[in-house]
Amino acid sequence: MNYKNHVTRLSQYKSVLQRLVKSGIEKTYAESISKHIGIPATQIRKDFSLFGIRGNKRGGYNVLELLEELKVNLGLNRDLPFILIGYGNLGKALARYHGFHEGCVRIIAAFDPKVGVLSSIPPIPVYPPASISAFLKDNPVKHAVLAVPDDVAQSMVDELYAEGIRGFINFSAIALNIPEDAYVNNVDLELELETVVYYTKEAENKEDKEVKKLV
Amino acid sequence: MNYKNHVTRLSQYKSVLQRLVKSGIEKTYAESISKHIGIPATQIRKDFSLFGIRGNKRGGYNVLELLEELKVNLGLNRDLPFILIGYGNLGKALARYHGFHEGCVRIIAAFDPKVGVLSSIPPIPVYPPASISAFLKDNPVKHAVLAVPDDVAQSMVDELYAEGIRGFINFSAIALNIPEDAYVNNVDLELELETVVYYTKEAENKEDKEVKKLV
DNA sequence: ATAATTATGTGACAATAATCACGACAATCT
DNA sequence: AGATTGTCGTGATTATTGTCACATAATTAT
Repeated sequence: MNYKNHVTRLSQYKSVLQRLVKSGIEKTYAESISKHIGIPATQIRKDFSLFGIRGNKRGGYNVLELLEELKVNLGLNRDLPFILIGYGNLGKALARYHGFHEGCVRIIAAFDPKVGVLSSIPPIPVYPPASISAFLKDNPVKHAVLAVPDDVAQSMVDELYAEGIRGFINFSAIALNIPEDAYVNNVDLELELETVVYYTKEAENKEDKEVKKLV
Repeated sequence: MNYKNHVTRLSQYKSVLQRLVKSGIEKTYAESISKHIGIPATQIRKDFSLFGIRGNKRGGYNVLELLEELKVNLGLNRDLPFILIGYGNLGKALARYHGFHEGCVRIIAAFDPKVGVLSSIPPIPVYPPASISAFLKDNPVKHAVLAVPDDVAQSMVDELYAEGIRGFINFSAIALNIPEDAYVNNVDLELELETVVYYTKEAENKEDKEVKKLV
């Protein structure tokens, strides 16, 4: 059973709410959240309902309370350490990604044959891959970001799973085999660009045969 | 009307096929593609059917022909120049992302206040944002990658749209307003990590109240 | 106090997507 | 040649997801 869309939307709501909090706004409405992210207000209410989040019959939602409930439902109401495997360009970008410094999702260490200390705030240490096992024995991390070359991704996952990692985000282009009790989220950047190409093509050529077939 | 899942799958098939070509494999079957990416074989055939792609009644699919048809359907059977806006860590990672050098999707120039030439293969020049307009007059680019801070993303899109860009991939966390005839693909990295957290939480705590409600 | 107004919450409905079951056809075997 | 096998192709079916209409509660106005 896969509620990917619900969860994605919940995360989007959370993102909007965080911005509202920053702006000092205390109250919001399904309708105004809708304006921010383009999801119908009724869909938003349906989602909240599904996750047991309730508002005030006329007064909309209290921003802080709603944010807290969203975080609880997303499992983000606690410290969430990630390790980063692969410290190439993509790994560096992820480690420095400012968004992560605001939420509870934090990258606490990176592993790469080229060791060193990453100059971010806070600084993230880079260790050799051989020390992953030892590191995980001292640090109860359950999540890993895989930003390694395609050909080592699977063996890396196997090792990390054996060491207790259960949630993966995979930036390599190949599908990974994992046991039932773990989860992999695949992010294929090339695929994301190609999606854009497809829809742009569609727009520029409305009478395309294939498109007709689809509609 | 949104066929996002179909298009995503088509792109995945394409990725598998490219690997098969590299390995020198000439023939494949819905069943064996399925093994690679975990999508049911009947789904694969249905997708092909929907896009008018046909195989041989018993002999499966010719790898090269299938790849070509997938590319045609995805609009990838031509040169696809992208420009990259924002040359921070993420921008650098994207510019150097090896996957792009193999397909037809290419980043041909980057724009950032900090100019310079990126040492990738091929080298990608970095120009000041002020020169975007002039650049687009000389180069008929229709697609842009937005890897800029959240607060400048919308104004950047407005400018790029005015200059003729119609396909965007947006790495900032905010939703962008665009006219009907353009397309934005939002990739929110924080959201991707949070999705992993959600599903990992679910696995570790099966009797969670909210989950029960859902099932 | 009563009526009008404005949001929420949700069951009923509609649209979309995925799966299944089976027919068609080409290749191989006897 | 005829039977058999393996794989595709697709209409029918089922499951999932999204939308709509409206009942409900809280607030404000008269």
